[in-house]
Amino acid sequence: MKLNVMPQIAERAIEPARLPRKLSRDARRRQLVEATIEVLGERGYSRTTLSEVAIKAGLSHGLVNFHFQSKEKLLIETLLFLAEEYRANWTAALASAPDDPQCQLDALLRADFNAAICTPARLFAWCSFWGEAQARPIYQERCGSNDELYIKMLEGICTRLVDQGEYGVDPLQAARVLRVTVEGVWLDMMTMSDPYARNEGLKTVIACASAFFPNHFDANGLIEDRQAFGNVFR
Amino acid sequence: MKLNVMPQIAERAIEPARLPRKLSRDARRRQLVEATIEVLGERGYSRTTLSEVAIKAGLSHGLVNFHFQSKEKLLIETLLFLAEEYRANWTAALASAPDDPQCQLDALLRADFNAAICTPARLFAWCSFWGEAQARPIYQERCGSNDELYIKMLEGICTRLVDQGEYGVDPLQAARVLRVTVEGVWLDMMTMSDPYARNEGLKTVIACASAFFPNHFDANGLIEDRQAFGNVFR
DNA sequence: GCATATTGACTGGACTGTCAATCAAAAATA
DNA sequence: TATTTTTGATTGACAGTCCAGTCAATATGC
Repeated sequence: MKLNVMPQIAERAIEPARLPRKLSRDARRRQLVEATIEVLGERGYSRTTLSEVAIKAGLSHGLVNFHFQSKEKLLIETLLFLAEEYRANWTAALASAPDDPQCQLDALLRADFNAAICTPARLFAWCSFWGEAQARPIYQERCGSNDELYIKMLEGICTRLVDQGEYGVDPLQAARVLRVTVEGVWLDMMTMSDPYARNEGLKTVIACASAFFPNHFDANGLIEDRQAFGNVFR
Repeated sequence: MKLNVMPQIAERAIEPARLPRKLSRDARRRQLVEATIEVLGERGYSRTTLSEVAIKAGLSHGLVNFHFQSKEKLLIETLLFLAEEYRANWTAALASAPDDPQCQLDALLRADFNAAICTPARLFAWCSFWGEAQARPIYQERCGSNDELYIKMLEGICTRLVDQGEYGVDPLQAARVLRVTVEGVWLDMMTMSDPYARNEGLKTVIACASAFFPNHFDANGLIEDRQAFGNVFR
């Protein structure tokens, strides 16, 4: 196959000039996982090779197998890393928001467009995994529990919002729409030939929230003054 | 890599028992494209091989290159086929709906969950391409114009609906939310460990429409009686 | 000096793309 | 109509390439 006419070799080393020859097991593994995310983003799943990951990390090919035994395991570890990072992100956002469904939904939605989580490389990497997930049940098995947690949390928040605002909507449907809207926007942010930015994506999701919960959200986000109009804050 | 422990060979031949040795060029190409969609769905992009496509079609490996020159070209043709099929589907749905934004949106959304378009194999295949699209600009180039057409159409419909219903929403944002919700639901229908059915997906999208356009849609879809309450039907 | 991380050449397998031979249908000929 | 020729689709063996995984040799830190 005469595809790689211009091989587009990954530029050497993400890390600064000199990295210590010896690094702790975990640091090395982490470094390789990060490199994998980068390569997945640049080359897509099907063209991600161990050599390229190694080059990106500034290491040799053999090391990848030394630390991960197989390519399959490297990719699974990478997916788990992304999933855990994602979970930690929204969990932290929720924890530092007031215990009020309005604020919690706001925090949850904003968390998904966090600069740390929502980088091009990460979005691309997620998308690569989605494309393979159906053919590899193990991917779903290993991330399913995280997803369920997120869904339950979102459904709980929406249920409380519907009660509070006396909206005539099925809260579970609202939760699903919000969730898939985030996913869809993520997909869109890459697929589009003229990809819009994080901020634009967040705005779209907020628009969705305000359509379902107009007493709590408007086009600019949280309606801050609700309590001023006699609503109990909580 | 010791992946293919259980090779899961594609069962022979989609087609009925005996197919004519000789078929028109187009028919053969079409047959191979269909087989490619199946294999993409079953094995994912990265494990889709020419041999497997050939086996699935009940033909020999060499034929694929005879008709498509290269694997790359086969995949591009497959993507174009899917894109065109998709376009034809929503175009037809619009054409046979009354020229009324309410009916047109209803038709457009339902079209996306059509039994012909929304098969597991097709969804999986689309997802495979999404996962690779970013790393292969040619995929986006070749489908971009179709997408733009769809977006423009949806935006037009939403604009008319907002005017008609005097909703205080940005119609472009509403259009985007609806579009990504469909995409997100599609993604969801496969990614989920307990995938919900087409009907359930459509319900979710309708719920989204009714959140934005409550005078035109409710949880069950189109509100048929609008004209009875004095709204102009058109 | 010992243990362990790291390197890079090497191997085996899988897959793509080629091609000469084959074969069935259509056209030409008797 | 029966027989031969032509045409072009179809096959499968083969060559070349790419890549994952191995391993003996080497470097490094303790």
